[in-house]
Formats: sequence, C-alpha cells, structure tokens
Amino acid sequence: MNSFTEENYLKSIYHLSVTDDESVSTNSIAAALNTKAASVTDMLKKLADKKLINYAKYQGVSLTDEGRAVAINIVRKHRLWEFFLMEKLHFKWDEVHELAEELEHISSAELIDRLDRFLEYPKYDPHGDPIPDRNGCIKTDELKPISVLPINSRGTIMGVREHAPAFLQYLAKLQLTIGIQVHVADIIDYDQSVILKLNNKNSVTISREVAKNILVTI
Amino acid sequence: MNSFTEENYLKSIYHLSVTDDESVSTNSIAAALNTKAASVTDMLKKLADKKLINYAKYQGVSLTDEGRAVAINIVRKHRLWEFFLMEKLHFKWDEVHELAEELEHISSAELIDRLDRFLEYPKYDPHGDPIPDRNGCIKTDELKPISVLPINSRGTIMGVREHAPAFLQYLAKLQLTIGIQVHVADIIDYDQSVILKLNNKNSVTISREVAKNILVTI
DNA sequence: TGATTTTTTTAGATAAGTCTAAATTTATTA
DNA sequence: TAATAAATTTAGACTTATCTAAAAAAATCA
Ligand SMILES: [Mn+2]
Ligand SMILES: [Mn+2]
Ligand SMILES: [Mn+2]
Ligand SMILES: [Mn+2]
Repeated sequence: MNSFTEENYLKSIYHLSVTDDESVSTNSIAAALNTKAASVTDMLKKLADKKLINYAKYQGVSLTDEGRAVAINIVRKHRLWEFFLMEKLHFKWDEVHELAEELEHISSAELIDRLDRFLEYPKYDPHGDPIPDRNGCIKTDELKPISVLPINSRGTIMGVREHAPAFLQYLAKLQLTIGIQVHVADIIDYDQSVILKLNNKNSVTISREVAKNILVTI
Repeated sequence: MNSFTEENYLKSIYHLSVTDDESVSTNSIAAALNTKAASVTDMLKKLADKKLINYAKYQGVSLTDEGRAVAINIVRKHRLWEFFLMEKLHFKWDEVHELAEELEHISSAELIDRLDRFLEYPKYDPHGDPIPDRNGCIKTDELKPISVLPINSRGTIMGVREHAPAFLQYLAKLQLTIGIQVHVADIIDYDQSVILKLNNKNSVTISREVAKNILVTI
C-alpha cells in the first residue's frame, strides 16, 4: 500500500501531466503540494524505486502505467466522495473539495464500488469533472472556455478550470453553475469582459479571466 | 489537531476504562493497539503533555475531560459510519468495523453532523452500541448477557460484547442478530450450553462462551 | 521479609517525511 | 561561448512513531 503522502504526490503528478502534457517538473510539484523542492526530490526517488514514476535526475517525471492507475483511482474516489457530499449531504460545490481531500485516501475498493452503486453511477462530479469508472476509464469531453466564444453564440456550462472556493462561490452568486445555458451578448473591446445573458433573462458581466475558467459545450 | 495515532490511543483508553472502570495499564493499551509497551509509554507522555490524559509513572492512566470528549467524538464518528455502511451501502455487520476504523479519523465535524441528519439520527450502531450525540452524550442501557438468563426466560438481543468478524458471522448464520427475541429453553448441566428457541420456532444451541457475549434486554 | 516475577520506563536505533543551506546541473543571455 | 540565473539535487538536521534490549519499580509469593 501507498501512504497518504505518496498518493498525494501521484495525484498531483497526474493532474500536472494532463494539463501540461509533457514531463512534470520538481518545482511544479512542490508548488502544487505546498512543499519544498528538496522534499519533492526525496519523494521522487522513492516513487521511482516503487516503479510508480519514470524519473531521471534533472529530467522531470512521468507516471508509469501502474502509477497512473493508482492516481486515477484516487481521482475516482475524490470525485465520487464530492458527488456524495453534494448530492446526499447537501454541501455546496465550493465546500466539497477540501473534505474529499481526506476521504479520497480511504482505502477500500469495495467501499468505493458500493458508494458508486449507491449514487447510481454518476458520470460527473459537482465541478463537471468526469468520474473515472472502476477500470480507470475516464471520459474526455471537449470543453471550451467561455473566453473563446464569439459574440451571439450560446453554450452550456459543463465545468470549471479553477476550484478555489472563492471562485466557486462567486460563480454560484452569479448563478453560473453546471448545466446553465449562457448566451454571449457582448464582449467589451477595452478589456475583453464578457456580457452573458442567462435563460432567466438575467444578464451578468464577467472578466476575461473568469471567462477563461468557465468551460462550456456548444 | 491530534494525529490518527493519538486518536487511536485515546479511543483505546476510553474503551478500556469503560470496561475495566479503574485506571488503564500500559500493557492493556499495548495489547489493544497491537503495539509494544515501550511505544505506549512514549505516547502517554505526549498525551499527558497535551492534557488529554492523567498520567503518573507506573500508576496507569485515565482520560481528562478533554481527552474523553475527543475519544467520544471518535466513537461517534466510528458508529455513525458503521451505520451508514450497513444501512446505505448494505455491508454486513461483520464487515463495517474495519472500514469504520479508517473513516472515524475524517476530521470535519460539519460532515459528521450532516451524516447524522442524513441517517435520521440513529441511536445505535449495527452491533447495538449506542451512538453518542454531537454533545458527547451517550446512552447507557442496562444490557445482560444471555448467560445470566434463567431457564424459560425471554430476552431481545440488543448488542454483542465481541466484535470479531468470525463471531459476528457465526451469529448471523444462527440468525442471532440485533432485535431478535430469544427464549431460553434449556441450559445444559454439564457445560452450561444454552438452548435458545427463536420466534420462528427454530432452536439453536450456543456455548456458555457465546452466551456471555450476546447482550439482551428482558 | 526477602527473593522472584511482572510491569513499566529508559536508552538508543530506525524509518518516513519534512526542512534549510549548500552544491550541482541545466537554461538563459550577453 | 562564457557568465549568470534558475532549477534541481545533496547534505545534514528535525519530528513522529515505532522497535529491542536493558534498567528500574511494583507486585507476588515463599
Ligand atoms: Mn476536488
Ligand atoms: Mn471536483
Ligand atoms: Mn466498530
Ligand atoms: Mn460497532
């Protein structure tokens, strides 16, 4: 079995490698885990010994197939717990992530499969991220940030790129949550702010920065 | 915050002091936690420093009010998770304890209060043990082992004194589970074996050892 | 009571995970 | 390409929790 710490490293490497694509740097892992580069190097050696990552000094790291399987399983647990917390315990979408950071380390596979069944096999977590199935298969829908939509186009909010509670609370206040249809009414020349019309006729203005972090299907 | 290890020590001391009453010995803690006496001594010093236990060298330990509050909170979490696992995820009563040993360390009080509400404030866990409320109040029903019942008396199974999976599986096979009414049909002179009649007319024979570990109300 | 056994504590090691400071390697840029 | 800057690794130290072996205290009993 892997320790909580090892699991957190593997998960971070996984997330960094899906966004960054290439091999992951020591410093980026340190930043993600809020730790120091020296600590990361120590852990990378250990994970390499366990054949969970490919690591050559100064070269960055990537996950092995086994390491990726471990990481995806933690992501699966994280997202299923998030769904449970929101759906059954009625937490808000900005509250579930922190709690899931603990729950994702509960080890039992039987438990998570039963939770999956109890929740009726949800496909997406409260932030729109896909939940891997028990075989580690994970959907990859093509989502676009609102910032690339042209004036007068429409989209449905399906995810976010940023999970900070403050950001999620802000979106909730604007009623910009998963499943909501938006219509790009205007884009301000000066700073690229986006004016959205919602189905309920409300109109909200968001900065380009915010628009980049909201994902939609067209 | 206390570490998992500290929480496990406090919980063990709590359980040992409710069954044994007086102050708890180093060796009994070591036995309960499957560790060595030397390790226990080290931890006792730390817990005493944190004012969670009363400890004087060679004198055994007892919980302070604060230590007891921490312990009871862990027991609350343990039993609520056990109830969830059985009620919602349909685990068997011999499977839930091990899983709850992990879940009891999830820290959020908000989470456990919401879980409590979701489960509709259960009073007892799957083994008949009372679930402390959020203020740490815990019911203490007077339960008697079947072994003290005279011939021809009746009782309702309300708990067990032994939580080992093998024991619980054995009881389940005999249909001796929580809520079942039993009638003491006979007690064998030779070895004090107890012959029970159930409501469904079935008759089962259990050893005195087993009879001691099944608790009933009359 | 005095000797023996049991219990508990101390001493000293080990392993995991973290840190700071220094050294080394790689990347940048003049 | 040589100097400088940035990234990474190493060295050495610290904390937590654990262990074995030895010492000390308490309990038992002849
Ligand atoms: Mn999350
Ligand atoms: Mn999420
Ligand atoms: Mn239990
Ligand atoms: Mn129980």
